[in-house]
Amino acid sequence: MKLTDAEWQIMKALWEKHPATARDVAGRLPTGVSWAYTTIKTMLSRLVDKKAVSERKQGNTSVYKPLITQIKARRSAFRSLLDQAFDGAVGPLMHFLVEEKQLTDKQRDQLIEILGQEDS
Amino acid sequence: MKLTDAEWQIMKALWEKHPATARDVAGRLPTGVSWAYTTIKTMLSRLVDKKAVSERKQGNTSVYKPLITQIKARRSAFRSLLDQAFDGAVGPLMHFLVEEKQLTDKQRDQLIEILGQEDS
DNA sequence: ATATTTCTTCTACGATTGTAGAAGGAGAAC
DNA sequence: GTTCTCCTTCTACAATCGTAGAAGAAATAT
Repeated sequence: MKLTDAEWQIMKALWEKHPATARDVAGRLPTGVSWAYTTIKTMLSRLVDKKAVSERKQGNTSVYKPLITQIKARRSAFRSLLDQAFDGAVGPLMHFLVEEKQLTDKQRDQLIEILGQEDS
Repeated sequence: MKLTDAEWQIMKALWEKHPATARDVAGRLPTGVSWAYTTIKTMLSRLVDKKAVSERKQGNTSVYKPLITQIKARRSAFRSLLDQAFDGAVGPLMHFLVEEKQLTDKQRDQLIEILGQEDS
C-alpha cells in the first residue's frame, strides 16, 4: 500500500482523529497546506478506492475512517526507502545515519537508551 | 533533488560504474528490470535535464556521469521519509525500528557498537 | 417559502512517470 | 557500395498525481 505525498497528508489527519468528515480533515491539515475542499474530497475518494480508508454515509455527509494503520503505512514507506536507497538492508542505513551526523549527540544517546531497554 | 523509482535504478547503475554509456547502464540493471534501450535513454535524458547526470559526446555515443552523489540522493530520500512518515524526527524512526523488530538482535548490537565508537 | 450554506458527485486538466516505437545517421562488415 | 548494427533524437501514450471547478441535492437560516 504505497501512499503518495498528498495522500499522506490526508492519512495523517485521519489518524489523528477519526472517524472524521472531509471538513474535519481540512481542519487538521498543517497550516501551509490549504487545499480546496473538493481536493480533499478527491483525495479521500481515491483513498477509499485504494481501500486505505472507509467511507460511511451519516445522513447526507460522508464520514471516513482509516483502514490501514499508521504503522502499516510506515512499514511500507520504510521498506521502500530501504530497498531503493540502502540496498534493502538496515545496516547501510545505520551507517548512513551515524556518518552523516543525522544523529545529534543527544539523539544518539537517546537511541542507545532505547536500544538498551531490553524487550520494553 | 527527488528521484523517482525508475530514476533510482538508473542512478544506481551509474554510481556503480561511471562514466558509462546507455549500453553500460543497461548491463547493470538488476535482473528483473529489463527495459528497452530507448527507455534507458529517455531516463538518462530526463536525468540530464534535472542536472542529476552529465552527458558528453564521445564520437557518436553519449557518455554519462552522475552529477549528484549517492550520499546526496540518500540524504534527500531519507529526509522525505522522515518528514512524511515520522514527524520529521529521527526519534520516532528509531522507536519504529526497535518496536517493529526491524532490527534483529544482531543488528541492534551492531548498531550499539557503531554508536559507541565515539567520533570514529 | 426563500435564500444561503454546505455537501456530494462528476468532470477536467496540466504535470509527471513509466515505457517504448519510429526514423534516420554513421560506423562496421562483407 | 550495399547491408547490418548500433546509436541518436523525437514523438507518443496510458496511468497516476495534484489540484480544483461546476452543478445539483440537502440542510439551515431567515
